[in-house]
Amino acid sequence: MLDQRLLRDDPALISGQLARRGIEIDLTGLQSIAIQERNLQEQRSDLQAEGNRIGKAVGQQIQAGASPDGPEVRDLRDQGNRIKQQVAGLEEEEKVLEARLREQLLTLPNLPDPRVPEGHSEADNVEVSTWGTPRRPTPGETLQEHWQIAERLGLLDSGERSVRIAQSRFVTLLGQGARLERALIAFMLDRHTARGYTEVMPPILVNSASLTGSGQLPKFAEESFKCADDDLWLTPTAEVPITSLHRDEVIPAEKLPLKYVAHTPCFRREAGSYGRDTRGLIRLHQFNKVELYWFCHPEQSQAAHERLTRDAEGVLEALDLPYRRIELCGGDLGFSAARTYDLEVWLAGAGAYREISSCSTCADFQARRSAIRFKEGKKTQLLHTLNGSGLAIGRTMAALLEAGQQGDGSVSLPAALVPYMGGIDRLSSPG
RNA sequence: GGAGAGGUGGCCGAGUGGUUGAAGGCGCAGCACUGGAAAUGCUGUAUAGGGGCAACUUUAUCGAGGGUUCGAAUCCCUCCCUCUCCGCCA
Repeated sequence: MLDQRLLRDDPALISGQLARRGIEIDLTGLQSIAIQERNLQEQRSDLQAEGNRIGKAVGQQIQAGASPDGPEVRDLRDQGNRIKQQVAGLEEEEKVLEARLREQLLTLPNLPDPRVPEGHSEADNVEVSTWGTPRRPTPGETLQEHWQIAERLGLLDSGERSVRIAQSRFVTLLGQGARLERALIAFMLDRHTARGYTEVMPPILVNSASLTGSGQLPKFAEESFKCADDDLWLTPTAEVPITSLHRDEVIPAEKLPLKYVAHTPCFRREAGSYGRDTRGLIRLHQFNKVELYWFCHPEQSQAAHERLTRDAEGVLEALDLPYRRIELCGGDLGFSAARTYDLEVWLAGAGAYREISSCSTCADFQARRSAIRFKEGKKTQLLHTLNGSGLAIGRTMAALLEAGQQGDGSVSLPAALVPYMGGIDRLSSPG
């Protein structure tokens, strides 16, 4: 959520910044609501002060011996009643304005960081760096895509059974496939906790206040699965429960930064992606993800963003997976993000880079929605939140299968994973 | 799901409808005492919003929302949550 003070003082600055996301919006109407609301509040609180004085005077007179039904007291009571009615009227107006203001404010995305490159779409994103050498087929060699390899090796159900169990865009991992998923989760959690992250296993059903706090509601309700009988949703990312881990809290400055890592299943409706990535592990309604999350001091957030991104990149490097770092342009930024690096892993079979992690700083946007502050000396102010995948498990598995495929049909695994696979360094045909 | 108890400041805990943002204690901070510390004493110690350069001032907040009243932590209604016992259950 954006700062109301900024809205009152300089709405043009906000619309100027939002234009960098490709959003054209005139905020003068919203500004005048904010200012009106403020004026009403001022009038009302003055009246209430007057009412409080009268109330006290009544008490004093009665204690001084005046009759509760005497003329002086009755006169004061009448005054009190008049004020009460006026206050009630003002309060009602104020509430209406406040609700309208908040409702609209919640739909406005974060302001892009000044360093974010200009651009309208994915095509304008900027490649920042690359790591490793993408595997290309040698002459005469055909590299398979991960779903072909996985089905051949019996690592996952070809689809029919998962549809029977649930629907399309769900998978069932089997045998070494399930083992590899578990190994990747454990490997990443171990790696990040060794680097100072605190492991958390949060609820993965979250209430609507939590989704609002991190920015998924109210605008993106159609992206999440909702429980019919409760105010609970399947979390689309661990970012949601972790943000709310400290919702409405004031954290002592010396405790910052708080760094968390969580493995959770994630659930997304993927509305509007019909026909895209229908096979394999790339785009599913349910997938596993290890998420990195920082709560930090505003002055540290830029450095924290680099650190968090490096921590995600470190996983790819440890797994020998070539990747590149992309900085998203203004037009491609997510709703809550002020600045985002996407990490794209090389998929050898598909012959393309594919997003495997998105590392964002949200500045104080989520902190304001969620009322997460820190206290430094006497001062309490909003902190900054950052999040990034470290990494998406299914897509990591896809990249590993495609990168490690051998001429004999087996798949070799990177050394780092071997201990997590019970000593196995190769997945081979079940027979 | 059934029965009961309860939700007050960072924590514990008092609070008869009348100047209560709330006694007392703990904790924390500052000062004094000390060679230093402990102990002791004194002072201070919530959040959010408005006005003011500031000192300061004002409004709201005792789980949430309504109501009664000139005035509500205190009375009434609704809801939420927590705890205990029972039932069910991984």
